[in-house]
Amino acid sequence: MIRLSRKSDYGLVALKALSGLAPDDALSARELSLQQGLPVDLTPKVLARLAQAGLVESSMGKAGGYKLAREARSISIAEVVRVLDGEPSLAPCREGILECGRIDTCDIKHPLENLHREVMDVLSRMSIAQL
Amino acid sequence: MIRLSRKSDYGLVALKALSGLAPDDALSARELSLQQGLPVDLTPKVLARLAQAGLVESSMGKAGGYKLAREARSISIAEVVRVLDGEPSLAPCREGILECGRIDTCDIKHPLENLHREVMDVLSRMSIAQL
DNA sequence: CTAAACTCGGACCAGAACGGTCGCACATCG
DNA sequence: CGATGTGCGACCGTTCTGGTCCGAGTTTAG
Repeated sequence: MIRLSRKSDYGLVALKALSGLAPDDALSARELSLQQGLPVDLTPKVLARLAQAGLVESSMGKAGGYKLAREARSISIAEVVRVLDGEPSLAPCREGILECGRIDTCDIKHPLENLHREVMDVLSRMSIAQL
Repeated sequence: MIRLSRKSDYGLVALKALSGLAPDDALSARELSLQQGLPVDLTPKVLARLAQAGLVESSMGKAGGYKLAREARSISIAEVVRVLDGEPSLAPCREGILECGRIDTCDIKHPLENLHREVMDVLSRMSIAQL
């Protein structure tokens, strides 16, 4: 299907929003979701996930919120997708379900890996700052 | 998630197998699925879909089967994916569900479209013959 | 000290997508 | 005519995933 999940989509939107903040400012999940039109109950989850991956920093308590932990320029789309959707894989060649006939002669696996790497390259080259 | 569905995966494997055939030879769905380790009941479906899209030709009746309709070199992975999974889209920005705040200033849409185009480029450049 | 506003994390649910199966009609060849 | 194949639509069970809810811990304001 070659598509990114809604979670990743939301994550990108959120990071983009945070990247527009003043250096020492923070934005609460609620504010962010309202201003960006994201589901109010889902946004905290996405942000928490990004926080524990070290992409954003969170401050607790009243007047708390989120802000970017690193420069927007250094956060690649590939990284965001990896955090929110797990390690992306092009082909589900997993476990011996179909064994690919014989593993060593599975003549489709290696080319697909190349393809996958190329796609990941594209995603890695683009950062939040470029959105 | 950036992954292709199993259907597409099977389709690629099948096409790759057909590409190794002698010019006027045909392979039945059953034979193909057995020799490639694909689900016996699902393979005919995938091949039928590819047939009605004009990627393979089918001959009915006993001793019937499938063969490539065009040169392996001219069948891109993007085309196969499009046929089996429908038009791939990167972001589910569809219908006004989240309206992206204001459509014209949706500052994330256009960059994502670029990203999408780049990914599709990669898929379009690679053909069955290269698998 | 208390209350409010916020993050954090897990549990939970409903709906859609997907892989897979079955059954029947039609075509071809021996 | 019968065996073998394709073609196509209906159907089912499982998994994924978007989305909601709730309780707990934390910080600031009054």
